[in-house]
Amino acid sequence: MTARAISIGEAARQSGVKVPTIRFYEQIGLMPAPPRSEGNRRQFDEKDLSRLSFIRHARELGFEMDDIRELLALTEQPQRSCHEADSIAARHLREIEMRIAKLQALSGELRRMVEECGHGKVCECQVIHVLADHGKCRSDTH
Amino acid sequence: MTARAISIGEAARQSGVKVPTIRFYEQIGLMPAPPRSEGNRRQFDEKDLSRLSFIRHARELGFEMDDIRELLALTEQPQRSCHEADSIAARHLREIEMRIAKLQALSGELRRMVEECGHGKVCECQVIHVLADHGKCRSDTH
DNA sequence: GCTTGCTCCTATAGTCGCTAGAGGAAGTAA
DNA sequence: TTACTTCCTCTAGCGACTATAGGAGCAAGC
Repeated sequence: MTARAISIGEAARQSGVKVPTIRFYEQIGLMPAPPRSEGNRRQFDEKDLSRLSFIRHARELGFEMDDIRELLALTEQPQRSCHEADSIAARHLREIEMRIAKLQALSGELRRMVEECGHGKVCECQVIHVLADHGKCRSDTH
Repeated sequence: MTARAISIGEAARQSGVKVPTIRFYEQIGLMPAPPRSEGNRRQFDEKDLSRLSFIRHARELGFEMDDIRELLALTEQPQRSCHEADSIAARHLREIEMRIAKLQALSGELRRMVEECGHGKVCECQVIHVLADHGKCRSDTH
């Protein structure tokens, strides 16, 4: 049994990547241009599905397109050392951890702001006052 | 002593908002169009500086432009109840906390991925394998 | 064969929050 | 006067899509 052609809609359903996004990925060269049917429709195969799922998953994990491009290139050379894949992931992990630290400082500031708001008038509102004056913040990380 | 006119460069230095960004804010109506000098240069005043600083600080705290627009409108009506400012900030806080939770799940996944990588060949690399198969993830939050 | 309704096609423009660059005019210091 | 800096407008670009318009293909029912 030969590989059945998969339509773009079917590919979208199976991979979780939306139809216009698949076309967009083709346009920017992240996905190869698939063969077309007589009626000019894209015909995907199982390999395309894997690639789409890989991309979707990496995007969900917050990898940038350039990283994904590199990771995809690595998957095409399975005999190479995985050192590069590892270092991309490790760098990404460091970035995420920094983003978490920053967001935690922000949420602390916001929580303090909201808690100290006496629910009175705007002219006394801590939310407004803190926003107007960075000096009222506890951390300098923003 | 009357209010001295402040140039856009000076306003940028004092507020921490870059020159093109100030012009951009004027363009999208976030800042009022200031009066001009004979030579067609923008003349800002202290009130503009406060507004710019307010915007910058709110941006640093991750507020979106629409939120900032609302908050700025509130500052112009100091006698109103601060209920709205409070709810904008509270909603924003909830969003940030959700983002933190998501990022923490991601960083856990990434850390596991990197730790389990045996630094062998790509074809055995956990980083690649996990990306290719969501089933290998511990959490469903992405 | 015809109609209905779905999926697919291309191409363009819009989103957000800026940032960069071109090409020129105004202001300032030596 | 010359050189340098700052300012002006306008346009286009970024990333990663998303939306819309205006068609064309295709399958099922009648």
